[in-house]
Amino acid sequence: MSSETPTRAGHNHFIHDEIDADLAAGKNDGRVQTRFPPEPNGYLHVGHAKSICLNFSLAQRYGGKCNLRFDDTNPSKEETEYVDSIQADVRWLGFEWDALYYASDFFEKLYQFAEHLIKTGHAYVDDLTGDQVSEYRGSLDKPGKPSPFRDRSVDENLDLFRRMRQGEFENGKRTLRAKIDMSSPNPNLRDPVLYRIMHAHHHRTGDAWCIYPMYDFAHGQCDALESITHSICTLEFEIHRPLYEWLLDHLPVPARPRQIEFARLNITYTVLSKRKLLELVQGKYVSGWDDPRMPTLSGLRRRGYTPESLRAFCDQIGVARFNSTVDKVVLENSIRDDLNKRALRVMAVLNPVKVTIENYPEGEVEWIDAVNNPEDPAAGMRKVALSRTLWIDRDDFREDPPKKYFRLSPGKEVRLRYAFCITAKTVVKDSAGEVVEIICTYDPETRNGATPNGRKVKGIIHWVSAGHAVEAPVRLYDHLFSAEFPDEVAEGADWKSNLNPNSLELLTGAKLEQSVVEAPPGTHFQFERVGYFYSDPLDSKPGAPVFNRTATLRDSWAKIEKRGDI
RNA sequence: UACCCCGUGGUGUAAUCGGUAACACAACAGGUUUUGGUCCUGUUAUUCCUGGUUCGAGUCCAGGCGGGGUAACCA
Repeated sequence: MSSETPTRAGHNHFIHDEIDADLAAGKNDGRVQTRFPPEPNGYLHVGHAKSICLNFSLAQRYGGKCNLRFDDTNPSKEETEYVDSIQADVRWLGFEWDALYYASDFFEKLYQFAEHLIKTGHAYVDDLTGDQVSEYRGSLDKPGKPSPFRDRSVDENLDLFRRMRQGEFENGKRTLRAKIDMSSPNPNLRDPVLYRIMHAHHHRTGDAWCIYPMYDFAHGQCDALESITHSICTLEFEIHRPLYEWLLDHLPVPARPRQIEFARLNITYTVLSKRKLLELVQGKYVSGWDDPRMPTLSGLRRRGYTPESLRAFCDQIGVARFNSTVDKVVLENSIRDDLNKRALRVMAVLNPVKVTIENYPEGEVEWIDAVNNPEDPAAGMRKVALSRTLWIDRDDFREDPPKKYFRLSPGKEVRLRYAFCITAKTVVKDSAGEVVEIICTYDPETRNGATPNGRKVKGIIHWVSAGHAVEAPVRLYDHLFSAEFPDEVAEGADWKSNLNPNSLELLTGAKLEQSVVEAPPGTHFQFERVGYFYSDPLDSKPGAPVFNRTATLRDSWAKIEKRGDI
C-alpha cells in the first residue's frame, strides 16, 4: 500500500461499484486483493502509473493487499534490468507491495495445471506448425477447423507433453493447446495455445525450462494462486476474459479471481506503448529510457516530475471503459501545482543581454533581500547581489514594443525584481544590428517596491548581476512529438515522422544567481517568470549543475502575442 | 464482413432504486499581486440520433449512427 497518505480521495469510478457489489454479495470473504503485473520487457511509463495507482489505491480503499507480480513468461524479451527499474519506479511513485511474485515462481504449479487439463481431456499436444495453427484458426468472420491432432488419447498427450518438458523437441515443433471450440466467435477460445517450446535462458529460472506458458495460461492461474480477488487489466484483454474464466472453471484453483478491464491512458503529443518507446531507445532517437522527454517514469523523474504530482494526475484523469486521450497540459498542470508549493525561487537569465546602469556607482555592490518562495514563508529569504552591470533576458527588451508589452524598451521604465526601477536610455548594437547592451538609469527612490510621485510601473523583470552570475547548461525540453496524435499517420508513413525536431534545445550561455550552485543535484527550482527547472541528478556535479526544464510557467503574455490581437 | 465493448460541454470524468446534469482542466472576462506565476470571482458550453415505456429518462427498451478492440507458439 501507499507509504504515504494519499493526497486526495479520488474520483468514484465503476470499479468501486463492481467491488462494492462483490462485497455485498459476500464474495471472497469480504477480502479485496489486487496486483500490478508488469512484464519486465521495458521501463514503466505514465500509463503504468495509472494502473499502479489504481491497483494500490483499491487495496488501500478496501483495506486489502496489492502485490507486485512480474509476468515473466517469455524469456526472449525479459531482462533483469527491467525487473530492477520497475521495482525502483513503483517505490519511487510511493507504493510498497505486499508480496513480490514472479509468474516464474509458479512454473511448476502451472505445469501441473497443464497436466490436469490433459488428464481431464481438456488439452492436447498439437504438431501443427505456427503457420498451420493460424490457418486452421480461421479468421474474424470464418470459423476455424480442428487440428488433426486434436483427438489424441490422454496417454499420448501426457507422454508428448512430458517429452516437451524434457527438451526432446525443437522450438516450435509442438504446442499444448486447450480443447475448447474451433468455431467460437471469440478467436481466443479456438483451442488457444497454452505452452510453447522455447529453448531459451530465463532471467530467473535459467535453463530449468524449455517450455513456457502463454500469458493466458499463466495470468489467471497466478492470480488464483496469489488469492487475487480483482484482476484489473486494460481493455484489450477484454476478449480474453472468457478464456480466463474457462481456465479457472476447469482447473483445481484455490481461489476465484475476477478480471475487470479499464481504458488505458493516452496523452496528446506522446506515445505510450512499450514497443514504441523501446524503438525510440534502440534507434537512439532519445538518450535512453530516462531521457527527460520520455513519458517513462524514469524520464519524468529526471525531467523533474515528482511522485506526488503523478499521483495527483492519476487521480484527476479518472478510470473508465472509454478510450480517451488526456490533454498533455493536464500532466503539466499537475507538476506546476506541486512545484508551485515547494520549488525555491531563483533568478536565471536564459538568453542574456547586458544592461549597464550608468548612474549606479562603479564597483558598488548591494545585497538585496529576495523571497525564496512566496507560497511557503518557511522557505525564508536570501541575498542577491546588485551592481552596475547586469544580465537580463532578451525577451524582456524590445526596441519597438508592441501594445500591451510592459517590459523594457527605449524610454520606458521597468522594475528589477526585488530591486529598483530602471529606464532604458541608449541601445548599443553590433555590426550585425543585434542589441549587445542597453544603457539605463535607475531611480534610487524606487527601492523596495516604492514608486514616488505615485507613478505606476507595471513591468517587472528578473536579472542577475554580471559580476556575480554563474553559468550552467540549461536544457529546454518541448514535447517529443509535434503531432497531437503521433500514432495517427497516413497509410505507409512512419509514426516516427511525427517526432519533434526541436524537442531539445541546449542553452550554454545562461546566467544564474549564485545560490543555485549550492543546491545538490536533484533540486527543484522555479526560475522566476520562466519555469520550473530541475538540476539533473546524473549530469550535475557538485558546484556545477545542469538544468532540465520541467515545465514552463503559464505565460499569458505569450498567449496574447500569439493571438495577435496586439 | 463476424463477435465483443463504448458514446455525457473543447478535453477528462461524475451523477449510488429512473427525480433540478456536476467537478476538474481548457477558453474568455475581471480582481489581487514587486513572478504577465500563484490565488480569487464570473462567463460560455454537455447527455450521438430516432422512437418507446414513464408523472418524470443521461440512466430502462428497440432500431440506427459513430468510435475502439480482436484473427502471436507476445503480454
